[in-house]
Amino acid sequence: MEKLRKHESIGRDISHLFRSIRNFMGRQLEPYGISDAQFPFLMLLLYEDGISQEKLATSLKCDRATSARAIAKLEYAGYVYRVIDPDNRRAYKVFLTEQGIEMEHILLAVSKDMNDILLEDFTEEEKLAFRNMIQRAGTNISKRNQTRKNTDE
Amino acid sequence: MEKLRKHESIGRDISHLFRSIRNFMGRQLEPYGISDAQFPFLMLLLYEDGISQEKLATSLKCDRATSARAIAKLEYAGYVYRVIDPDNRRAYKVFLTEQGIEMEHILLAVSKDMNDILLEDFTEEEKLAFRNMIQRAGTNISKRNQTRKNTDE
DNA sequence: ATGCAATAATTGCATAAGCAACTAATAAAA
DNA sequence: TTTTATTAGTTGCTTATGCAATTATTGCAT
Repeated sequence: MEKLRKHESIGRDISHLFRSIRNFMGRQLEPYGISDAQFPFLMLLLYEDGISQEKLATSLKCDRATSARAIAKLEYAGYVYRVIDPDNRRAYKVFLTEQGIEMEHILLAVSKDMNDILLEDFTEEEKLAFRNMIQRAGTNISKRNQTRKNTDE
Repeated sequence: MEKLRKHESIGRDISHLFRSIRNFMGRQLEPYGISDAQFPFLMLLLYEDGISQEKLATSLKCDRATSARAIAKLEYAGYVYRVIDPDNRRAYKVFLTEQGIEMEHILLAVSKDMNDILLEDFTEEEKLAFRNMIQRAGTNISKRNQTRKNTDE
C-alpha cells in the first residue's frame, strides 16, 4: 500500500491540477480574446441564455463580484450583452451575441480536448468514479465552509 | 450511466473544489498569520530544511516568483530565515526558525482535518484511487502544457 | 582569461477571486 | 404608507499566481 509522505497532501495535488488546467485553458482560449475564467460563464450561457449574474454566480459556485467581472469581460469582448430585467430592474438578463453563439463548437471542442487529455489513461469506470469523487469532495469541504460561515453570525 | 450535461465539466468541479480548499485552509491558518499559499512551503520545509527557493518551486510545481513571495511572507511572519548558500552564492538556503519548527503539529493537524473532511464519506479504496487519479490527471495535463511550451521555442 | 550560457532570485505587469462596503430596486413589516 | 430587510450589481482592497525582464553568480567554451 502506497504510504502518504507526511509533507504531501491531496490539497497540493489538487492545486497543481487546477493550475495546470488554467494554464491549458488559458492558452486554448487566448486566440478568442477570453481566458479560462470566462469560459465557464460562456458555457453556461450557451444552455441558459438570459439568466442573471447572480444566477450565474450561484450555478458556478463563485462570488457575485467574480460573476460581474467575468460578464463585463465577455461583454467587452463582444460575446454577451446585458438587458435590464423588466420584471426585476435590479437584475440584468445576460444574453449571448451572435459572436457568442458562434463560439459553441469551439468551446465544446476545447472542453472535450481538456477532458480527453486529463483522462487520457483512465478507464471508463475511472472517469465516472473520478468525476463523482471530485464532486463529493467538493461538497464535503464547501458544506464545512458554509457551516463555519453560519456560526459566525 | 450518468450523462454529463454539456455545459458541465470536470474543470468546473475541480475549480470549485480548489477554491473551497483554499477557503477552508485560509481560515484554519489565519490565527497563525499565514494563509493557504504559504502552507505547502512550510510543510515541505519541515521535511527538507535548508533547500533553495528554486527547489521549493520545483517540488511544489509552481513558479519561482511564487516561491520567492511565499518565502518572503514566511520570513516576515517569523517562520523561516534565509542564508546565502556558501557553495552557490546565487541561492538561498531556507531554514525553519524555532517558531517554524513548533508549527509542525499544528500543520499536521490542519492537513489531517482537511483530508478527513474532504474524504469523509470515501471508502479506503476510494481514498487511494482518488489521490492516484488526481495525480495522474495532473501529470497528463501538465505534460501537455510542457509540450506546448517546448514547441513554441 | 574573456565571453557566453545557465542558474537563482527579484520585481513589474496582468489576471483572477473573495470579502466588505456601497447603491439601487424590490419585498415585507410596521 | 413609511420603514426595514432582502436582493442584484458594482467597486475597492487584499491575496495569489504566472510570465517576462532584470541582476548576480557560476560554469563552460574558446
